[in-house]
Amino acid sequence: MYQIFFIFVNYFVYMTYSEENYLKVIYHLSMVSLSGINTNAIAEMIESKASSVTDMLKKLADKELVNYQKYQGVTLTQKGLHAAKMIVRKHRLWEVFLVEKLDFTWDEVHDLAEELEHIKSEKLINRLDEFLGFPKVDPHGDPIPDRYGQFTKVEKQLLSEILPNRKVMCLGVKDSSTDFLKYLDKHQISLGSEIEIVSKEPFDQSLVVIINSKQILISNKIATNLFVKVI
Amino acid sequence: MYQIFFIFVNYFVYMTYSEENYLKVIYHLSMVSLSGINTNAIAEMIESKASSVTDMLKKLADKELVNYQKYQGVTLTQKGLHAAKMIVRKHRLWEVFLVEKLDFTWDEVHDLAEELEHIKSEKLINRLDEFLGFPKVDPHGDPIPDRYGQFTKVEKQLLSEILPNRKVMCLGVKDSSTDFLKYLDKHQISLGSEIEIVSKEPFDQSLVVIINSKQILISNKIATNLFVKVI
DNA sequence: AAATAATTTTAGACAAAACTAAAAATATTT
DNA sequence: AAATATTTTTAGTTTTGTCTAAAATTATTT
Repeated sequence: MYQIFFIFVNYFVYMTYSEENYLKVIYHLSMVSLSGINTNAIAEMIESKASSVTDMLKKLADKELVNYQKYQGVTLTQKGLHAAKMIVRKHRLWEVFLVEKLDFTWDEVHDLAEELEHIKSEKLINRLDEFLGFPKVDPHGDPIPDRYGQFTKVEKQLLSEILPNRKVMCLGVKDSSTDFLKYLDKHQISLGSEIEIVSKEPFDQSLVVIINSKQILISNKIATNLFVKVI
Repeated sequence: MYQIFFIFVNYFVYMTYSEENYLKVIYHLSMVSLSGINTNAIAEMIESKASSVTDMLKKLADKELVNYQKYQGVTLTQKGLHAAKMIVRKHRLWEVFLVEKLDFTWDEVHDLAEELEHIKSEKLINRLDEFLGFPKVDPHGDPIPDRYGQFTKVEKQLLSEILPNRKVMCLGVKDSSTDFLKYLDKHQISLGSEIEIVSKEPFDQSLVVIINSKQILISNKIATNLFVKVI
């Protein structure tokens, strides 16, 4: 007689609002530096003090969401990584909803999504995903993890790296400050906008481009913050 | 020279999740009894202890959201009433969203809406209202306050009060327990369903009705929990 | 490698929101 | 109206998440 064991990896852990925020910040920091994430970096992102971070890291370690060794920083465990991705998934799906269905602009959605990402329901977020047509990227061009935490990386370049006489499609922003997003709105640049590079000024690297059949000048600062793909 | 003073009644008060829950419960209790709401009633609804309620009532009184006098119960102030209505508005609009757009059933939406009702954004909820086509009632038939807190009362009767040979439209439920909502789902009765009363059994007041072209028997218990309107 | 600087942790305190147990006020009986 | 019961409040704890200030550790200079 054979017996089959189904091994359920129970990823579900109840997390408080605050724990979720820490996890998300650790996740975002992990995307940049590959080593352990240090206390101060987290404190700065979350706008709290190092001592508060230490307290929280211990709690997250108890829940096996992070690997934490005194003075050595933290990394996410498998469980923690999955939980963090689910928060990012929620955040980005809600952003798509706000922009696509409720006509919010790029720069308005972040803070709202910060709240909505804490709504606890797998079913809700999967239904929302379906309702939105399983979008792959959020309004800033960042990839949306699927229900298993997987996402396809978008190959993107900075507009500043593109040579003249190419046509590109806008894929996202590097800097998502309010001022920058407002600039883009003003010039009617959004995800999917087509931009044709006419010429590049050698002295200051500014670009002459055609957007929506209008020729405009784009500074290098703008060009180094816009992700695009040659089409 | 004349000077015109604009008097802004600043209704905005920052409320915690918990404060909002208390306010909502006081509001719902006010709908039933017209006198001051007592501590124990609140404690029971919120599933907490009387002492916790007293603490919170003091806090709400400090914020001028309730009129509170020791041992005399509470009533909502104008400010408190408005705030409570806005929470109810959010709750019910989110319920409509969940049922209409994400295909949730009646009985699934309450707990989710309990969370969503705390998302703090007037703009979001007004946009959602518009997106949903300014619905007047939620999936349980309860009225949705507009952005100013006003709602039109729906004149509804209990199905048990209707005489045979009438045709009615389903407007809502009195009891919104999971079991009852599931019963309705099973028999495909939802908001707007048409029900034709064929006959009434004098002994137990049970009804023979036609729903979706099918004849079924409805007990008096069911009939006393279903709000309808003769059409 | 010793001194200094920076980072991180510990210890102790505080506010919010809950609790228990005892005291106070109100309501109901007898 | 006195006795009893019920309700409500107060007083003192607990938990969560934050903080400050001091101590401990690690990193960087000289």
